[in-house]
Amino acid sequence: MSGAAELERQLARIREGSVDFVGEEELRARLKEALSGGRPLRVKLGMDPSAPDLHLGHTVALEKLRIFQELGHTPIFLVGDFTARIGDPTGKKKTRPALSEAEVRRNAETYVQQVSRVLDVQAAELRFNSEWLDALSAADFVRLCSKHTLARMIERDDFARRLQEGAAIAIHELLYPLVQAYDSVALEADVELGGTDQLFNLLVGREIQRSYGQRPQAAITVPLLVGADGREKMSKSAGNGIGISDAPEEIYGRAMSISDELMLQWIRLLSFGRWQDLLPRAAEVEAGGGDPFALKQEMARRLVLRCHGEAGAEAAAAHFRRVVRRGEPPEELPEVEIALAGATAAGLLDVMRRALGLASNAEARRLVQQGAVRLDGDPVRDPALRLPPGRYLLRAGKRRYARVRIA
RNA sequence: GGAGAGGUACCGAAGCGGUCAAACGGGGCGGACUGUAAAUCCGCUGGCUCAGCCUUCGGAGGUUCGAAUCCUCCCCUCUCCA
Repeated sequence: MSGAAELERQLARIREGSVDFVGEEELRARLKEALSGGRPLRVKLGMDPSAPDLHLGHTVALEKLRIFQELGHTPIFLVGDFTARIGDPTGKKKTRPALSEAEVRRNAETYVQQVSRVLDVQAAELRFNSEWLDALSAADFVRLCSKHTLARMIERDDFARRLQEGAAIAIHELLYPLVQAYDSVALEADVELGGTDQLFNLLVGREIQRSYGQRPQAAITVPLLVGADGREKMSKSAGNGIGISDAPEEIYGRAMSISDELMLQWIRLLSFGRWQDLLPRAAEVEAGGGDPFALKQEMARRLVLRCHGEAGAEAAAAHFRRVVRRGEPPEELPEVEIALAGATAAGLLDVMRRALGLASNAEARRLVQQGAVRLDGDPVRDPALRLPPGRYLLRAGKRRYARVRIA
């Protein structure tokens, strides 16, 4: 393949599925250099370990990073262990509480592990931004701050909105984009990836790089995945996410419960790179034909596949058929031991709370009163029921099961 | 530094001396329906040894037979002025 053709092929793959692509022409020039024996592009994707789990929304940008990796460039996965302690104010309506160093460290460890499910971490450059940010002196930091202005900073729509609504903005939140931008300087990034909500931060990166005498990075954004509730963007705190490290059955089940409309959207957003074959089927469903149920199962299977591999995907599909469709207890169901400690029988509510992991006896009581509880297949309606020693199969609602042994 | 407004349950938001475990909406959970879809409908949603009791309305005191509601101090947020 000629150099020019390869250049166009790469640009097309980079462009595919992205929303914004700022600095495309500059990148073209650098890509050309890279392809004629120069340094491969340095492509930065940063994530703050502000929650213990990455979710499917994160995989969109990770897939994009993986594509750069395929094209022979240098993917840099940046763990924002320093920035997590500031807290990215993007899309936030209020200041978020600061995380302790210990929490951040804990989260950071699992991040690397989770990312490795999607990206070949061995072949990537894995960095932590505390590496250079901890070393920054106060003087350095003030110099960094002098490169940008307040007016520019509060142009950001979430800051502007909070300002208008009278919500608090702490000064350190204004600093966040600068610090993220400095990461690009430290890494000499040619490209930075992020969700569409990151556009502002990525653009600040360009300016700050210029101020430090570097060529500005290209800013490429990918769409944000709407959460399982179909309303807001997927996030841990909104409780509408599906975690990369969630159990296979969990990922599968939650994926199956989204609306058809949302399914179509997810398939489109997650398709670039690996799922193109689903697009015709999605189009068919959208037109009112096809088989939405089958398509959703396939999507759910692939989501699990992405996070847990083939075995996990098969197990999750089997679990779904058995527990959800046929209403049978799961194959693998560990037995919970309840010790009587001298009593002759155990209270039902207490047993439920312990075996099903409920928050309180009151919650168990509600389930019983609402007719959601079955004991060995028979409905139970008496919250005061006491269970003599023995083995029981407990079921609450459609999907929660526990095997209990009272002794 | 000065003046004003405000902090209520997972979130948003009413309540402003008893009838408040606290309206309403969202979320969550259970049920009906189904493709475990979604949408819709019905119910539940602080805790406990549960027809009773205990702990909640930024924090600490106080007034009162009785406080989320009144008073004092403190902490936090916003607006305007400087």
